[in-house]
Amino acid sequence: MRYHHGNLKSNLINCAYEWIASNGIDNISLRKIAEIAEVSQTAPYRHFKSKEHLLAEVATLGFEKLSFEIDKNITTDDAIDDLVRCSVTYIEFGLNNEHIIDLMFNYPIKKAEYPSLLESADTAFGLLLKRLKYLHDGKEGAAPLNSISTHAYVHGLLTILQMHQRIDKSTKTEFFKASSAVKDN
Amino acid sequence: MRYHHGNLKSNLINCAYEWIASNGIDNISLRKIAEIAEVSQTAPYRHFKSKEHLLAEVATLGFEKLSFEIDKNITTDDAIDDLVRCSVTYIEFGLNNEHIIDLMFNYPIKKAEYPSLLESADTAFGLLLKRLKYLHDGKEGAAPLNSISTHAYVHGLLTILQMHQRIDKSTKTEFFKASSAVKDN
DNA sequence: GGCTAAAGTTTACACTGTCAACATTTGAAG
DNA sequence: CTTCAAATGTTGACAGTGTAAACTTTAGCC
Repeated sequence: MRYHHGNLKSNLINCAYEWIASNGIDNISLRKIAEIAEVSQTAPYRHFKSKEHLLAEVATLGFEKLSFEIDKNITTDDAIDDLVRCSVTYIEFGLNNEHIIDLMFNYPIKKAEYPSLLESADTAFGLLLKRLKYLHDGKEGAAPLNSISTHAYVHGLLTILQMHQRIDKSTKTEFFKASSAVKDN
Repeated sequence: MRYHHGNLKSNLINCAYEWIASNGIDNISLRKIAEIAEVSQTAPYRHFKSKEHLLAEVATLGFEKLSFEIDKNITTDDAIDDLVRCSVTYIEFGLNNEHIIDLMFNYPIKKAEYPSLLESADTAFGLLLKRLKYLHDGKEGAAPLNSISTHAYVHGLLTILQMHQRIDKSTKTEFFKASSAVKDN
């Protein structure tokens, strides 16, 4: 056991991620995470200005993992199909990682204060919205508007399904049906 | 100063509502609310099983106020216009009551455990979705699906605008433009 | 080899949610 | 009207929390 840990920062982020993933966000504490990382209770303060700063990085990691998942579903052969598949991935990620999604969306982190968090979120959404540009025939100004609309639709759907705790298997099917509305647009 | 307060329960809910509205959710504590209500620190426990139970009731009050606002915008002469106006109201409420909306959506209350909270939320959304039934020509099965879609769209939009902290006046204009997509659907 | 900065520890403090034990008040039954 | 139990309030205590301050160890460089 060395005094200097070497990579305590990323270690703490990973420990916090795993802890939240299996225990939820409700009772998380810096001290517990420090204990899991086998380090003293205030050691995290050498790497994070506050608990929120750590959680912000955990949330960032969440968005990065989400991006990774979405990325796998971009095949670029059919823009609309891609969009639907990416959206399904988004929903699925939320339903398979409910506690991390809680942290990412249903937890009072002041997101605007963490540029890298915002950036990773934008990246994830950007992947989703990238597909949209194919749906526009030259009209430049319309794109960002519809981007927001699509993201709003997909994310709002996730939030609402989550709130009602409808995490069963019919969820995806339901979304597929609902997404036909996007297609028709 | 009477020993028995009379209506401490609703008093605590109101105090908590006001406190959150002006101070945010981050540092709320049962003790502070009790102090504002001029009552001992553990008095709330005679009326609420836990802090979360109190907050759930505050959130419920939030949804009730939201419903009240939306309700004013239902005129039933033009269903689509109503829908757009109600949606604007929804967005506006979120932007004018950011801290309460935080409690309602971005705070880890286990909503499924509070039936009256879920009910008040459903009522608010129901008002929004009620307009939709006029948009369907007889097809029964399609209605609930599109209801979720519309709510998803409107709520997701609010969440995203909130996350990016774009609380300026262009917000509403932007939404009006975006909502034309709903009309075109 | 010694110095400085980085990284970790120990101690301490104010604050939190909540429990248990006690006090007061109210309203209904006798 | 008296009494007594239930409802409602208070006091005191406890373990857990975020985090600041002071101290200790280590790594890397001159």
